[in-house]
Amino acid sequence: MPIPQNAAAVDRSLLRDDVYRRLRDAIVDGTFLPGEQLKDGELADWLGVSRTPVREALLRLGASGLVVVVPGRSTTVSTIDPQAVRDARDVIAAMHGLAVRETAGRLAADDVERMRDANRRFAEALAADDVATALDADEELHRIPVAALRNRALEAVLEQFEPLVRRAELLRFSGDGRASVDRHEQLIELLAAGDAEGAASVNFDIWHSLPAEDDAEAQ
Amino acid sequence: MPIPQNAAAVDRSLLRDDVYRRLRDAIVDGTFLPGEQLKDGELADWLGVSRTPVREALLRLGASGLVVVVPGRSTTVSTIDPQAVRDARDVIAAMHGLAVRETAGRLAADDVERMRDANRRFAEALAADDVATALDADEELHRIPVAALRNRALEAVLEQFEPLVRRAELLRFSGDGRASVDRHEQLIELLAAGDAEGAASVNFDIWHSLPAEDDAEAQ
DNA sequence: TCGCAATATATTGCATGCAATAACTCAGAG
DNA sequence: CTCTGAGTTATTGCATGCAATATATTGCGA
Repeated sequence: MPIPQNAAAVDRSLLRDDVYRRLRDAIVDGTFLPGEQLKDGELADWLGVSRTPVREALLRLGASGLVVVVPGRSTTVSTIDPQAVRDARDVIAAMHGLAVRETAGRLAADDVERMRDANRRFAEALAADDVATALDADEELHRIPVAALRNRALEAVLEQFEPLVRRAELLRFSGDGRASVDRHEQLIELLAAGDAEGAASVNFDIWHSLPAEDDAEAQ
Repeated sequence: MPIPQNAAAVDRSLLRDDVYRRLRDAIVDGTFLPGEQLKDGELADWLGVSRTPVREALLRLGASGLVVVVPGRSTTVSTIDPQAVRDARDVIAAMHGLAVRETAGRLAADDVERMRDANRRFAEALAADDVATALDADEELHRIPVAALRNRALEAVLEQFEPLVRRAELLRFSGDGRASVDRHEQLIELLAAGDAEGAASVNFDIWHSLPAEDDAEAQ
């Protein structure tokens, strides 16, 4: 048989992949704060593995822009650089644009129906002010043309850069949005009371405290 | 100073990067043939380094689709999968599309002039049937909007997937195109002589022998 | 002669040890 | 009191050794 596939084989679980996912999620959900230093030795101890798979995972995270590796010196969680986030978002948007253009008129009927369904749930969640559910439905909808296209390179790009954008969004809304809502109320009251300085201070907090770069020392 | 940059630091040369570039170039220019098995131990000996930087480079090449790593089993140069090449080309085209759209009307005057100049040289090379120079000019032209945009994520995507496409093009034309030209002449003569079988055989060679998947054993 | 199983072998994955280097500390001089 | 410099330390990069596992080989049995 002259057709030896580039098939991806049966993925036996690799430590480096597990470590990658755990570190990625920890950075995205804010367990590791922007600016925080990551020492491969400590991470290895924490995860119960050796430095080798940790280092391989950190290299991947470096390619995603989630960590900054300074060669012989340090490895830190990247600070939230608005420009870098915009750049990644532009690339992601281009990927979705490609998927939509290429699958237009070629989607299976039930794919279209699943998109309609997702959009229905999206609208309902928005009406109910359920942001989390709305975001889930939104993601589900946009993933359908991507999955239908079956372009591995495109999917690799999305997997590489989505975490960076997702982290910015999550930290922006402080995880569950509760703190954001509280701060919004604070801001509104201060505005109503005519406290310009206080309002400005809270406003500054809202836009700068979460993606902070210097309040990160722990662990 | 509360603005700790995610700056990339002064890059002291890392063995893993050197190894990555050498292996990438060797695969792209056909030194390592599609389907050929790469053993990290042998590569390490060959390059005079240890397995560690070699393995890190191979992981990057795996992300680019230039090598296929089967976990506990083998590491091989990927065969030239036309679909994978098309996928990568689509992603690359989308990146160039993004760069062009975003820089439209915002390019510096001398960038525009450099594009005009590159296009002039492109046309001249085409008129002179100088394919290599034409391809260089073409690449130079398209790189200008990309460089102007200064989007690190976009540049990372291009660096990741361009080698895969470039290899397919190079192997397709057998390096300098000389062999291709010879084979074309062969084909033409056979056609003129009415040798249908011979012509069909050469034609098959032209389209299948270079991106071959099974004539690859040598080290 | 063919098939199956057990063993040997080869290759990757992971662990660990050593080296290089940049930052921090602290002492001394001006 | 400040600045400079040497020594120490901490962290990453690379080398190497061990373990796990899939494949190849060989011998035995039907």
